[in-house]
Amino acid sequence: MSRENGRDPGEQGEQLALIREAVRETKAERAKPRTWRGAALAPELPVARVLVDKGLVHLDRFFDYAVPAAMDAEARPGVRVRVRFGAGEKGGRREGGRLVSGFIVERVAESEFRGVLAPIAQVLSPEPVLTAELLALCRAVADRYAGSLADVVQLAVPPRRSRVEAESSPAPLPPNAPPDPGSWERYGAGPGFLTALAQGDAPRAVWTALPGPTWPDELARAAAAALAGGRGALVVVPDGRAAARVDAALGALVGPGRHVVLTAECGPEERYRRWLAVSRGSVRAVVGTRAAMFAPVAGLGLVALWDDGDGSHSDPHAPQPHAREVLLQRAVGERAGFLLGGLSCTVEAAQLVETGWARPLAADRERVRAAAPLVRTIGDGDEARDAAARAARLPSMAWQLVRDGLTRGPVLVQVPRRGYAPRLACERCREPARCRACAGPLEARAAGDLACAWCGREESDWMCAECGGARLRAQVVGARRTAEELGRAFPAVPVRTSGRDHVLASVPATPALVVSTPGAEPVAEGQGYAAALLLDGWALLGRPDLRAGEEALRRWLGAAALVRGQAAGGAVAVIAEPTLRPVQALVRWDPVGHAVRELAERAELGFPPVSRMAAVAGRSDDVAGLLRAAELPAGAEVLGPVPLPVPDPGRPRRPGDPPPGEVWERALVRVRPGQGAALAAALKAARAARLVKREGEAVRVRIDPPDLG
DNA sequence: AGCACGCCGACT
DNA sequence: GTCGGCGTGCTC
Repeated sequence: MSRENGRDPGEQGEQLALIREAVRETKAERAKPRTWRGAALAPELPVARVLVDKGLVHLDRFFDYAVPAAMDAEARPGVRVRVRFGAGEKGGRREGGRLVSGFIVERVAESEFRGVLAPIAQVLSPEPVLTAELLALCRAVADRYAGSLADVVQLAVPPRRSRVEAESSPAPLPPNAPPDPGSWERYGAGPGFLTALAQGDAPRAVWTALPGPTWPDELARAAAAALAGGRGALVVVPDGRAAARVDAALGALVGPGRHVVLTAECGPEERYRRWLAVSRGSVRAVVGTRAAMFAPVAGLGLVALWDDGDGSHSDPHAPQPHAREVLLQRAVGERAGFLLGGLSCTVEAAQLVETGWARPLAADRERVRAAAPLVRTIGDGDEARDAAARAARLPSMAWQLVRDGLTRGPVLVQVPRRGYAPRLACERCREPARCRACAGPLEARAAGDLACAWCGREESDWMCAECGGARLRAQVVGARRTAEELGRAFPAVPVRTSGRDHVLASVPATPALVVSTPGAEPVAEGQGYAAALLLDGWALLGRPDLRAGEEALRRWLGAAALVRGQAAGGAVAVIAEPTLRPVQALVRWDPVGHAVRELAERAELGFPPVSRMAAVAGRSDDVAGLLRAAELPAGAEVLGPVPLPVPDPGRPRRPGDPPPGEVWERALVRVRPGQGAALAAALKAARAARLVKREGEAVRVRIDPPDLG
């Protein structure tokens, strides 16, 4: 019997009263502190080790509770329970502690605790949701990210829905037949990879996908191969659109009932229903977004991740684990195959190949060249000559590309995000225009004067701090404005937009201008787009981020891969400086080469992922205090601390931002590869110690900080 | 985080 | 003598 509310669920109430009585008596005796009145306790393994669901770092351990006989059968490892936790017990009678929930992780015969165990208050549900395997994964992830086990478990186990739990899950289907290699034939080692999966091996690959619409099918085939071998498969993709495409492909390959989709879109109840079907072993393949990375797939044979450079693979909740790292852990811990695929290639992926942990899975150059569109660069000194091009604020070569493309099919125009408000930069040297008072970005106001977007201070005579230039240019132009202007330049052609609020999944094969922000590009039906124009070069490459180049290339390849191959007349133009490394990699369609060169450079500079880093942020003295308290591994290097930029006051406060009015500092700690675990452990221990001693305010610790300038 | 225990100063 | 300050430590 499980019930969510009620302090003393009827049937258990009487037993609890008995046990409380026993507690009191035992206390009085003092001689044998843990002798109970036999009848009230579970006859075997009367102690339950419980993970108490409170995120306090210093409480990151288990607590033992007595198992009443009435709960013996249901109180199995993995189930959710309610226990009293918190208050001391001295001073005679107590109705001690607050009722908190937790999970039983183990049943044992005896407790190490030298005191009186409190009884479990209630078994919330007999469903063993936190299995030993899932617990081990959560433990490993918590350790890697200097987080608490309870925090990670909260990410891994979805909130309970009692109605859904009462339903039964369908019976598991027998394994499907192994799939044909299909378009995996195009990659040298592709068919072999599928065979290995179907045979029960654990091959590991970094896969550079050929441009075009086939990657969802290829991911599905890999999953189907693992299923055919009688094992499970887990495919994690960045968003619901990608999940829908892989879902359709996998359904077509293995039929209904063998897989589920886990995304936020299906709603909490349906999501829990599907998650339970996986947890109960009735479905063995999962396609989902980030949160699905923890899905308790039985007998995992393959973990696959698509497009690991996409920021949505990083969970925003503490301790902010990244899907790539979690799946990597699963591949090792559960001895599963590993497939990291994308149109582009991250430095982390390149590192997996370089260290020999994974093997490359790529097509030969000739195939790549045939499948990819022809890419040209357009310097933006190339002034528009014709009036129409000028009206669209496009260089004439770009305008011609669009005009030619429109005779053959839809044309994609990729523009940076940010609506109407353009950021301003020096016309001569591209240095972003910043406020003299607070270094916030300058914006053009309605009347044409300048003002700071952060502090509002007006700027009357701006001058570039870098080169002394006095003229500004709009650094980026928003999607809507671009759409309007292009629409005027090509009045006979329909203009469709796809962006943050309205993302189109696909567009027809007929001529149209499709204006999209990065990541929201619709798939063009039929052969794909006739051409694409990539307008956001400066905006993407101008960011002061370690990943700016990689990210620009990733977004360009994502858009350009939707264009027909050059054999079919597909053409792409990117407005960017042709000597820059990401631009050259795009022209040559060589994402791996780009990643390998970036990796070499990071190794030289000691940057992640060649080193491991952690960021420590907080008030100045708290950061210093934590670093002083931490027993950092030998050779650890502390960079900074430096003052953290004050977040844009316009945007809503996010978790992790300093409280308003406070100025925070951030220090980076860098260690050699292989010392990441020691670094995480040291920071976690130091933070716990300070919390216990109540020294100063809490400090934020982030392993693998994503925004390294 | 709560909450109780404990070891020092002003009080009916 | 006792009430109560909050500094210190624990929570099965």
